[in-house]
Amino acid sequence: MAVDREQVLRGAAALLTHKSTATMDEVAKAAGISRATLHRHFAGRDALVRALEALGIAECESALDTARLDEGPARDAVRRLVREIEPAAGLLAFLYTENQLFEGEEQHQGWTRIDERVSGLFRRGQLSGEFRIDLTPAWLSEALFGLLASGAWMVQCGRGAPKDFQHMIVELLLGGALRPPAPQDG
Amino acid sequence: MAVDREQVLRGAAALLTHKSTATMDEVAKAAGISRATLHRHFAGRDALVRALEALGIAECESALDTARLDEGPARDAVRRLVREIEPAAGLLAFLYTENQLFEGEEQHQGWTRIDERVSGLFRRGQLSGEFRIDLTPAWLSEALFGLLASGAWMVQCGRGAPKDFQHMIVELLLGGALRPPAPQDG
DNA sequence: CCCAGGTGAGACAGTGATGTCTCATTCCCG
DNA sequence: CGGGAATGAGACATCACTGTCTCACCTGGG
Repeated sequence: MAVDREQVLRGAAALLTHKSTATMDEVAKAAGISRATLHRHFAGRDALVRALEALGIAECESALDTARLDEGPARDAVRRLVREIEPAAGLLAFLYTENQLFEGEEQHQGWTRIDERVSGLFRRGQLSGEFRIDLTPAWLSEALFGLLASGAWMVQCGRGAPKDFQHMIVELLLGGALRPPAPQDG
Repeated sequence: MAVDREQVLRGAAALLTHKSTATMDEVAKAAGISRATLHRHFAGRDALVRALEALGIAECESALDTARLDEGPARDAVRRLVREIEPAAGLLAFLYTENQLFEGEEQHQGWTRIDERVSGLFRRGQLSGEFRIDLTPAWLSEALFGLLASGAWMVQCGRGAPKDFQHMIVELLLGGALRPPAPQDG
């Protein structure tokens, strides 16, 4: 009975997301298989992390596709994007920190593609006059992923409710903490 | 000549900030001392990380004091806080991820204190009507640290200029990405 | 029934980091 | 100048994780 590679990756992601130093043994246990079988499917820890990276990229790009970033107001596209990407937020949070390990090597091309698409969305919003122009698209993109990670950790630690996830992130990213000034006539 | 413990911690922080898996040997080299001396001052890697945590907490609380969170408009207090905390952002970014390792144990009391003070600032802003009330103080606090970490990494990777650090973080946190509606009379 | 493929359990050596130790050297202070 | 403290260099055992291997099992298909 062939192990479901996808399911193993899910289990590994779930564990590594909240314990990034888990050993291959722990990963195997979390995935419900033996360490030997884990090694049969992934040459080593590095290969496993790479596979998780590929999975994260795939889920990201899938979310980007589903969110239809080119349609409608940019702010609505951001809302759709956060909603679609939420299920992958935990995995992204793990990869977000793990990427620090890849310092020596070049970044995976997938991340560049994703970053370009997200930055492009923010740039579109700036050109349409929706978004302010003193914050660079690169920073807005980085901030989006940072907030996603923060939100994922917060939910994982039980300090926040999953149902608030999208609202917290989108509202802070788009509107900020300041209360919008009431329409005034004086 | 007694090693300057503070200086060693600075060196360790600088290295671990952008390579969280650095070995004791690398840390020692980065701090300009031998591994033996490093072990004489910090019983082990764990003790070193704990000391870095204490340093980070101390710098945070120092920044909180200097920023005088209780004075003036809350938005200005946030601006002062980010400005004061910027030098420690790299260290905080490291601790922000490293904290995942302390999952089993209780969180350091210092973080709780810091979180309460920052949350208190946001709560004050909500009560004064400056900040919107649909984002919890806990989330705003979490988001602040998340954005600090994102900003620190971005600067470290050369994808952003240090001079933009404060502006990027404060403006996004307070104002969000949306362009504020122009004062309109119709 | 029998066999082949996939799996679990465990043994095994290799590796890298750790923590401790010793010894020579250096530097400050008296 | 002399002594003591601190440091650097390196040896050493230990430990945890890794990667590979073997063997038994068990499960489904011919």
